[in-house]
Amino acid sequence: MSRPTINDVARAAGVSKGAVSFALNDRPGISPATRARILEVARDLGWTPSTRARALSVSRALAVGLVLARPPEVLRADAFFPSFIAGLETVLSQHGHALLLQVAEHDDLTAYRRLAQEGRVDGVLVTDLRVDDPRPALLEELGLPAVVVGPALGARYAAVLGVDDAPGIEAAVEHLVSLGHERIAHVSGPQVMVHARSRRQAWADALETAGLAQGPVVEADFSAESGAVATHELLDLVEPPTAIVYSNDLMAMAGMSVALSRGLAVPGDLSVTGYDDMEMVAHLQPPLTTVTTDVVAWGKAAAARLLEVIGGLEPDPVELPPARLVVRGSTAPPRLV
Amino acid sequence: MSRPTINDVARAAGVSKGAVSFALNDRPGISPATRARILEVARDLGWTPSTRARALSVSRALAVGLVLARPPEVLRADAFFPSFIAGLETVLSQHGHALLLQVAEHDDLTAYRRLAQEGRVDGVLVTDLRVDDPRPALLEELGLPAVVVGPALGARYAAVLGVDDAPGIEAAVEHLVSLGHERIAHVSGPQVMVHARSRRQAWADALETAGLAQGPVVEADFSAESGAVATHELLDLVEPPTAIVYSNDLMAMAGMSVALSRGLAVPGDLSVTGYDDMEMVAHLQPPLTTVTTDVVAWGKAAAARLLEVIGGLEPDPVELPPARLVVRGSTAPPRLV
DNA sequence: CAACGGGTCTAAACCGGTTTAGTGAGGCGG
DNA sequence: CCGCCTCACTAAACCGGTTTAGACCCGTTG
Repeated sequence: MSRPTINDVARAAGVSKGAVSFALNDRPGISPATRARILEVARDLGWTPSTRARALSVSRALAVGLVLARPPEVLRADAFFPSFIAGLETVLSQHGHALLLQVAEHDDLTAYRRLAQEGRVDGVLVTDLRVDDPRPALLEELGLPAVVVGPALGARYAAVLGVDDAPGIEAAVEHLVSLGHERIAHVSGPQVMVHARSRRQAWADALETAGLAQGPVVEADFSAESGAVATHELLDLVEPPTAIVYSNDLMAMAGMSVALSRGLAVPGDLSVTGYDDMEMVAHLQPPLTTVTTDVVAWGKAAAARLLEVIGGLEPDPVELPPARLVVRGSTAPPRLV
Repeated sequence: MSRPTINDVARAAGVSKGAVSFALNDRPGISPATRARILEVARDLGWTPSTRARALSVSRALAVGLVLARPPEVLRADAFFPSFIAGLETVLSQHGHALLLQVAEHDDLTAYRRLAQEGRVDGVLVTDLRVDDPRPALLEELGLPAVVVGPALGARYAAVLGVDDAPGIEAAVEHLVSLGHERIAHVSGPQVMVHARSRRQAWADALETAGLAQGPVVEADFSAESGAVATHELLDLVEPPTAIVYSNDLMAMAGMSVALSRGLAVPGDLSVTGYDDMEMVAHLQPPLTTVTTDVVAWGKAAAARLLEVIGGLEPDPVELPPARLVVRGSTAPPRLV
C-alpha cells in the first residue's frame, strides 16, 4: 500500500506525471536539474512504484510461476524444492520479479493454465519432467514462456536448462567397481520421471563400460518406504548384490536400515550409495556415500534463463556445476567370497 | 495473457463494459436475459478476468506473501516449509489468491517492507517467531495484515495462530518417565526462537511435574551437525543421561548416530526422541520415537485466518490437530544400574 | 395527466503507472 | 530576421478491470 502515488510526486515537484515517470526510469528528455528535483521529491515522499499499476500498464506481471506438482506428503520429504526455490529467488528478486507458488496435487495442467490466463505470471518453471510430458506443448500453446529444468533429452524444447544426472551416478558406479564390486544393483525412481530414467540409464551404461553384467533393478518411487521394500526384494535374491546404487538419498537411507535390520553390515556386507546429499545423510551411521549437486545454482541458472526468455533475449548457455560423488562410510570393498 | 478483454465481451454481447462487469460479478441491475447472454458470450470467447487489472482497480493484490527467513543451507533440510506451503496453497487458491514467496537470507525486515510498499500482497504470514521479534511491530506500522504462526506467547498480537509445541514434548517426557528414565536430557534449538524456547520449557515443566530433577540441557541450532556436537557433550558428562529429548528430528537422528558410533546401543543404553516426524525417521535403525504434527493443517488454518484478517472479518478460532507422540524403536526402559 | 419510482443499462471516472503525440522556447544556420 | 530543429516538458491516451452518476423506459399512483 504505497501511500504516495506518482501524481503526488508530480504535484509536489511541480511537473507533470509523465515527467516524473521519465525521470524515475532514466529516460532522456528531462533536464538534469529537473530530474534531480523529481528524484529528491520522490525520495522525500517515500514513493515506491506500485507494482500493480506498473504490471497493468506494461502488460507484464513481473512475476514468474512455479508449480509444485507433488502431493504434500511427498513434498514433505523433498530435498529439491527448498534449495531450488532459494536459488530462484535470489536472482528473481534482484530483477524485481516475484515468485508465485502453486501447489497442484495432480492436476497441474490446470494450474499452469490458470497462471497463464489470469495473467499472473510472465513465465513459468517446469520441473520433474515426465516422459511424454504434456506440459511443454501446453505452454507453447498458451504462449507462456517457460524454462524446463531437467536432463536435456534431445533439444526438443528450446528453453531447457540441461541438468545432467548421469555423471554423478556413473561416478558412483565407478567408485564401487574400483572397490572390487561386481554385483551392483540399482533401485530406481519411477520410470515415468525423466530424471529417474536418466539415472537408471547412467547406472546401466557405467556397468557396461566397466565390462560388468547388468545387475538387478527394482523400480521404486523415491519414498523411503518404497526404498525399504525394494531393498528387501534385492536382498532376497538367490545371489544378492554386494552393492546398491539408489536413485536418491531417502531410498538409500531406508535401504541401509533394512540391511542393518537383516543383520548385514554396511558397508561390510553391502555397500550403498545415494543421490542428493541431504544434510542428514552425512550423520547416519555409517555416513552415506552419495552424489551432491548444487541445486541452489540450478535455481539461479533457471531463473536467469527464464528472465532472458521472457525478455526475448538470446539465452546464453550456463555452465552448471557438475554433480560430484562424496565418498563416505557406506561403501567399502566387498567381503571376499 | 488473457486474449479477450472485458471490452471484447461487451462488444460481442452488444452491451457496455459496465454491464459485463455487473453480470460477471453477480451484482443486481442486470436483467436475467441480458446476464445470461453476457455469460454465454464470455464463455464462448474464453474470457477470464485479468488479475492485473482487477488488482489495480480494487486496490488489492489478491496475493499473500511468505518470507522464508532461513539461509538456503538450512532451508534445504527443513521439514516445515514444504508442508506448510502445501497447506497454505490449497486454501489460497480456492479463494483466488496467489502465494508469493520471498527468500531473505537475514535481512527479512527489508523483504517485508518491499512486499508492502510495492503493493504486491494483501497480507503476510510470519513464521519462525523470535524472542522480541521486531516483525509484528513493523507490520503494524506498515499497516500490512499479518498472521503470526507460532506458540501464542501472550495475546500481544491479535492475529496469531496458536501452535502449541508443549503437549508433544510433554508426552515424550512422560513416555520416557513411564519407561523408568530419571536422567532425561534435552538438546534444544536456539533460544532466540520462540518455538525452541517453548519446547525447552515444556521439557522442564514435564520433568518437574514428574518430580524429577532437571536434566542437562545443551543449546544447539536445529542442524544435524549441532545435534551431533550436543550429543557428544551430553555423553561426555560424568553422569550421562539415559534418555535425550531432542527439539527436532534432524538433531535426534544425528544424536542417535553419535551414540551408535560411541558404541552405545539405542535404545538399550540411550533412549532418544525427536520432533517433526520427518518421513525418513521411521526408516532409521532403530526407527525414531518422535512427535508428529499436522503442518499441512497449520498451513490451511493460517491461510484461512489471514484471508479473514484481510477481509476485515472476525477471525473465528480454529482448532488445530494436537501434536501427537509416535512411539517407535528408539525408546526403551533404561538399562538397570 | 404529471409526477414519481424502480429496474436496466450506458457513459465516464478511477486505480497508478507508461507511453505517445504535441507544444513552446531557445539556438542555429542561411 | 526567418525558418527549422532540438530539447524539455505537458496533455492525454492507454492497460483492463470496477464503480459511480445518471439517462432512459416502463408502470403506478395521486
